[in-house]
Amino acid sequence: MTSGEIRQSFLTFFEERGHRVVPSSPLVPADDPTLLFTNAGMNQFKQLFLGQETRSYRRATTSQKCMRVSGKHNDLENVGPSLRHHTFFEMLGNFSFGDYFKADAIPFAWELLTEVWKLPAERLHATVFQGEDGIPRDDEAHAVWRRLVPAERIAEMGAAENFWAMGDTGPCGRCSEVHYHRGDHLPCAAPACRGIDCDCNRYVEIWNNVFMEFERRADGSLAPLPAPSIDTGMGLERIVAVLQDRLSNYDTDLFTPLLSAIGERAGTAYGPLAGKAPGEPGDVSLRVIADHLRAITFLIADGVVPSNEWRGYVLRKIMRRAMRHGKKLGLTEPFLHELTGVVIAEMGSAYPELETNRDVVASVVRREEEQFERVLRDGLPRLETALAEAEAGARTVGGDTAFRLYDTFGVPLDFIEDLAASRQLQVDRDGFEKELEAQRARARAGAAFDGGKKAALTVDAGPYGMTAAGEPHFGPQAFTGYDGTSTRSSVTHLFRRDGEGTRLTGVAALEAGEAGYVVLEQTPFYLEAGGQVSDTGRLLADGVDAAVDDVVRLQPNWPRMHATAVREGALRAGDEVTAEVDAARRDDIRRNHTATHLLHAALRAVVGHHVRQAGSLVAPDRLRFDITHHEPVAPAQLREVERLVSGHVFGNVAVETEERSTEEAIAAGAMALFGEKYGDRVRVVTVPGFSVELCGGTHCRATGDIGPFVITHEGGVAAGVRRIEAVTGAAAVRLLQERGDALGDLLHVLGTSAGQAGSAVRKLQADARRLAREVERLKVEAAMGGPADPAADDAVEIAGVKLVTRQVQALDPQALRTLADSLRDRVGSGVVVLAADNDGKVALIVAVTPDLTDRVHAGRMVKVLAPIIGGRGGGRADFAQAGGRQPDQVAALLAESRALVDRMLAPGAAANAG
RNA sequence: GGGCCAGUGGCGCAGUUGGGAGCGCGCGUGAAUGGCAUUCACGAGGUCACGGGUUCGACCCCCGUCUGGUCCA
Repeated sequence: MTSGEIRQSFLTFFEERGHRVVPSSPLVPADDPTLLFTNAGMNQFKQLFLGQETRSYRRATTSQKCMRVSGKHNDLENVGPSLRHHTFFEMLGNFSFGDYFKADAIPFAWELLTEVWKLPAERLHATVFQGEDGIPRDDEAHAVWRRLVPAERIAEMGAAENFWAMGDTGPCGRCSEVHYHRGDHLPCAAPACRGIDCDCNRYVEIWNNVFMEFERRADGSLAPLPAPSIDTGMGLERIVAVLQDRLSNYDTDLFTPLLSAIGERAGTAYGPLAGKAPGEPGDVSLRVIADHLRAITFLIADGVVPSNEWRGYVLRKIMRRAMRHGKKLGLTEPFLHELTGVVIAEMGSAYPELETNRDVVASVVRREEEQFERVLRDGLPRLETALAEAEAGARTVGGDTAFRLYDTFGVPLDFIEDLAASRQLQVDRDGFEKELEAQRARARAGAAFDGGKKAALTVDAGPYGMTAAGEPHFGPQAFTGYDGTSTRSSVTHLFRRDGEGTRLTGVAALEAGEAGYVVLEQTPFYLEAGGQVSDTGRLLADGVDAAVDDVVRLQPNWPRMHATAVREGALRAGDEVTAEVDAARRDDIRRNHTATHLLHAALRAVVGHHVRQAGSLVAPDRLRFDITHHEPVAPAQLREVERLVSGHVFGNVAVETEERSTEEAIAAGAMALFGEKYGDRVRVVTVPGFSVELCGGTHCRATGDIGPFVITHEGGVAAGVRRIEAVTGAAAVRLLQERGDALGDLLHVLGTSAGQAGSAVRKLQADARRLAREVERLKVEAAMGGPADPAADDAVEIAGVKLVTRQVQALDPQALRTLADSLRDRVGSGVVVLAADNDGKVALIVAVTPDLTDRVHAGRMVKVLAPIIGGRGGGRADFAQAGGRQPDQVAALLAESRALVDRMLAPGAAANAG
């Protein structure tokens, strides 16, 4: 069977048993900002397991894209040397959300393995939980297995292997693994191989079935879940290796086409493909490149772009690692971008997003390859310096030096080591690690400081009572804000907020002057989501007036709460109030939200189909939209986008909103956004003929409501991400008026028309520059040529040295320097002292021709002379300057300079003696 | 989010006790050579990223902002 057939047969098997085949979720987790990448099949169903969401199906099966590159599951370092580790891999899984349990899950697995895939039953072994930490042995699983395999092939293991938890709290349960016995002929390093729990190749774990049946509470105790669930995971790469009877995942048809393509490009061949044992020096590099190419292609297709932070940084790290290994194989030119096509050819039919993004992937990879070349080009000279230093000295590159090259200039460590080794030099790896650890500590300290602000929330439910999970008991809440901005509703909960907002206390009433949170049974208030900010407004009743400043959801499964300040009367739990959204503000938000959709569609039309939403803010006064794009959006493109959006505003077409199933909506071409989370029913917002998006926000009735649309800013946020800001409606009118007024003023002053304003200003600037130069030239000329005042303009000879002292008028330091140069050139050999009175400030310059600097030091002269005019100064031996604030002392200063030169030239006096 | 590095003519870059803005390429003009590759001479081109501060004086020191690079989370 091919890998494609194996993947498909798994999904079909479970589909025939009542499971919904759900598409893989993106590698970028939808609603979990703490999770770098999707790392298990269950990620997209987390809310279902927690009972916080329901869908139209209770059984599902997926082939899920996964990445394991950080945290608990970090396989990055193993990739290459290992024959079965990957950064990117596919996880096959079947799931039950409170539907079937162990008694069905285990036989399903058995049937698929032995009857569909025809694996020999006698080679399959099972593990079950043996009991530990007060959790009993999994008797039920054991009993189900006992009907399928003999007792000696059921191993009982501890919590490390057979107890699974999502986190410190929440759903968890015992699990059961299926292992495949490849054969005892395979080598094992352990003196006495213990079989299943040995890390050798004799046995391989192929399937893990998790039985979610408990909820771990904050105090550590376990409570049974009302509806036990199933979550299973089977690595596709591994099962393919077993079914194709290969020891190494890299010898299956998932990798061989890639490996041969890379080998061909590099002019070498992957060992096993050439009939050699896997162990050729280049084989590690070939495996790294093959693995990383898959990861790179899938990540970029899911919207990740290489950058200097978070997910983008992991991608960059993987890409650069692949490039380094390419260099080891002698690939000096960019090559990765050409090979992404091979991945797409192999996987595109199972993951259509690859085909859709074919061009983006290639161009993003190409760009990063070029960027890395630039980094190396800049970093290499520095590395060369460091190596030369080591050669001359200790023959070891210091850890701090190596770290600096790595940390600041991005030179990979193995690069440094390779080059050092080629010149018989060492690199202090311990020192490097120490620096790296210090850097990590700094980053953690920074992160902890920031995280500290989000202190844990403590809740006292007061009169409302607590659930078993330690939360107030909440009922369902309806959102009425799509249909209107005002709703009658009863108040279900009131909380007072204390301790910087970290403590909530349930109360029966909030009095005038008090602030807290209000929960309503029905509310028209929009809660910040999809970039659209929360509504504000008021809660009103007889004699009661309370302001709603914000709407928040404090915990994922809680209802929205209205942050309220009571102005008059008192809010009481159980009372009926009128919840009223600030409708004018909401209208502004609607304008900006619909405009955001038009902007998005227009950008794709004008800039290219690779642009994708990377963030969005919809506020009443402005909108902000981040897109994935690798260069500034040209001004002409921005104007084109404005015209395109405006055209659809003029068209004044009705905006359509309807609710559909997610699959149906995406199939119909709606733009689904990464970083957003969708249930199985979604709202689809359509501007006919132009834009279709999944969106829970509030929108205009028709595009004409938007009014004028003006882009106010375009700039960069991170590498590969551009930010566009715009305004609509009244804010746009205001902006245009302000701009118009400002321009009107300018044109009035310039006395010209808008079309000529630019050239008029440029002409003024050129004139000003020309005139300033002319004035300076004339001033210098005048000071040079004028006979001036013989008393102040005195060229004397002291001990055979010519000294020119001169007082000049109103020369800036620049002109003074030019004058000093000219006078010095004129005397040929001598000393020039100039003083200028500029508006009460004195500028002093001393210049000495080079032949005299060892006898007369200009810097020393200035140090002595400056105090006379109440200033300070300094400079070099041949040229020095000073400033002061006593113009009336200039004559005294010039007289003293003559005496000073006299003293300096006196026999026996050193130039420094002044 | 935290750290480090960088921003100087069109391009690539140098510029230390704070004291006169430079180099290479490119550009313009002229010359040498039969012509070309080229060589020589002269010249134009700068808000030293932006905003504050310290100082008689800031490309240089301090603070902030922006842009880019890089490492860590």
